[in-house]
Amino acid sequence: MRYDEEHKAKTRQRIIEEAARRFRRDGVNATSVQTLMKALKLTHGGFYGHFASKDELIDEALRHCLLEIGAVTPASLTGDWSLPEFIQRYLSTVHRDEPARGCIFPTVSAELGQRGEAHPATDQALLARLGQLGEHLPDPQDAVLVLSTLVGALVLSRGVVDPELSDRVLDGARTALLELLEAKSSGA
Amino acid sequence: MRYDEEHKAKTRQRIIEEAARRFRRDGVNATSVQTLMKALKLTHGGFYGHFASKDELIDEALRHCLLEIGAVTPASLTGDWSLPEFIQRYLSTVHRDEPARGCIFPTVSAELGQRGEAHPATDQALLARLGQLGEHLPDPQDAVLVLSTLVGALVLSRGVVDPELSDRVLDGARTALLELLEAKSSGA
DNA sequence: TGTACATCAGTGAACGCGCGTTCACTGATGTAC
DNA sequence: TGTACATCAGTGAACGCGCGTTCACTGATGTAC
Repeated sequence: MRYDEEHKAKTRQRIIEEAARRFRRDGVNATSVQTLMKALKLTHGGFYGHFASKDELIDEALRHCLLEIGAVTPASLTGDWSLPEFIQRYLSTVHRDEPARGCIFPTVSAELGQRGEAHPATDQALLARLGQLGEHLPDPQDAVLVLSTLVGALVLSRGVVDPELSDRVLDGARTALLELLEAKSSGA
Repeated sequence: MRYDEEHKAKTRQRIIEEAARRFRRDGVNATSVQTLMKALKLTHGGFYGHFASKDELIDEALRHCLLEIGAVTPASLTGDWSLPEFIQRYLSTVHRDEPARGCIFPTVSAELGQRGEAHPATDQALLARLGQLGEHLPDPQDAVLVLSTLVGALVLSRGVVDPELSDRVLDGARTALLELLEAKSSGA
């Protein structure tokens, strides 16, 4: 089974990306090495040829989410974007229903933060996101308000059983946030 | 070891309350029956004299948090309270640092909502909380915005490593929220 | 009042299971001669 | 060009451990006589 030079590095990257997906969808603790490797059509023993421990993978996968992907996908913040568009995409049913491809703050950060196991890269990612939001706001100080609202609305909309109530949370937060921004822009 | 009539009911209640604390502090999945019973100076075998399964305890403990305690403690919403006071207490360092005695939405609801295992009582509790907030707002529609901001700011402040950044998130959300309310009140 | 028995909340060993981790092994391919 | 050997990503059985759960048992107290 000799493979080409890049093969092992590619497998490692596949593990990281699948972990980043599953950590957000199922939780870090609920994602086992066995099921993760099985999803990639590999056996669990091979995992330790790539990582010293599950903790090392957690570190790598969180780095990947927080720094490479950028923490708030699928509502991307790279390139040209308008704040209303970003808000609409963040508070969409697609984002709510697909945590695996979404923002890491309402999922992994919430899980690890609860127990005081927050990852240092979270700080870096949060500061970067607040900076980007601030550039699109009349008052950059409001970036914390906007991001908090987005994260909280997503948490609440996912934590509720009734789909109608869940939609109402997303709609309510989006409407109120967009109105607020318009009032601030015209007022300032 | 014959006990008085109320003894078993009291033990059951103690288990529920300790679980409600630990579910918020450590997470539902990370709280084992063994450690829970040990914390109450009981042995794990006795647990099944009170509950048919861990799932039944989860149900009971969530009901306790969501309906009896009221989901958003320690920032109580019962009796007389002003919205600014409530916001200040919710976004306090005490609340951030003691999830065990705090609001269930940024902890247990986030954990269970992630995997689609939300508890039906969450809906009821959320509606009640939105109703109470709405009564203190010029525009009741803004209740979703306020609660989302509170929950999101707590999640973010707990998910960050640097204490200063964490304080900045709490302070930023509190300031922006209070300013917003004042502007709305005087404007309306 | 004194003794024998019933009650039942709580005990603790044991179960099967999935977890993270280890390790001797496999076998397709590149290299040496 | 053909054969023997080295490489090493991936394999899969096995480990100790903690999980949720079961169950025969304990023993302090209430009740019956």
